[in-house]
Amino acid sequence: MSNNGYTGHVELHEPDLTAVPVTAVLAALADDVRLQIVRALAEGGEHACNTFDIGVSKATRSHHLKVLREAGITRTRAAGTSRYVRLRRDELNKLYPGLLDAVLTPRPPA
Amino acid sequence: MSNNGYTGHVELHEPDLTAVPVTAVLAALADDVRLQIVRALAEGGEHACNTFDIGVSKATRSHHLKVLREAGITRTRAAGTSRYVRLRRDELNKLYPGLLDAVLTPRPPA
DNA sequence: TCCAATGTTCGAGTATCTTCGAACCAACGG
DNA sequence: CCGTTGGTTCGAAGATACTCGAACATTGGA
Repeated sequence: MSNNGYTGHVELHEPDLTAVPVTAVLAALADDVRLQIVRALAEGGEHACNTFDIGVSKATRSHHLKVLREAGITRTRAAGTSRYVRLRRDELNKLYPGLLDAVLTPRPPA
Repeated sequence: MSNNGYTGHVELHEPDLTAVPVTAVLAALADDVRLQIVRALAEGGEHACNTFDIGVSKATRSHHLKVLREAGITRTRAAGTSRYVRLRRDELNKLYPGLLDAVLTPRPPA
């Protein structure tokens, strides 16, 4: 067997947003690196993983993308050796109206 | 001197909301106990500290109230031996419209 | 077929968070 | 004036979280 946990062809774990506790969504957004990712996604549509200009190793980047994905904030599509990430913007806005805007705005004008 | 950090008659540290990083606000809300507190405050107006029915010791309760206060989410008033806490609802709604609602609603209907 | 590129996972180090009991302070009441 | 009551702070224990290098899997091209 030698199942070391690597499944290859990974089944991306992308939960139903209604099944994710609010605290998990908030916790996922309560990190500077992940917020950078979310902001980049908000303007850029779809991003390949390696196009994020955050200052961390690829292991760390992978970790943060996983946290966002499992919190129901992003969706990931695999194509070739790359992976493309996008925001689940509509779902988020429907379930938590205002949340994304609150987070995306760099500094709301008073 | 013997300044052990206890100031008695504590100067309550209640920051300007615009000075609090978004991540700090989100992190403050990303906890079940604190969310219980916020929800109680949202319906109840002003609460004395000991009227929260969360299942933790008073030390822990004090800790969480401090986190909320220093994140700019609550304001505290001292009267006699008690302390009265209230939500900074208007400020939050102005700076992060939708955030409180997103957090307060137990389970938004799809 | 072998190698390079892209991501993921593991393991470990470090830091931060949550929680509590104990000790403490301040205000009020007998 | 002393004890009670409401809250805070301290110190410590345990649990999570962030970060990285190393090792690995998968794809695609030379």
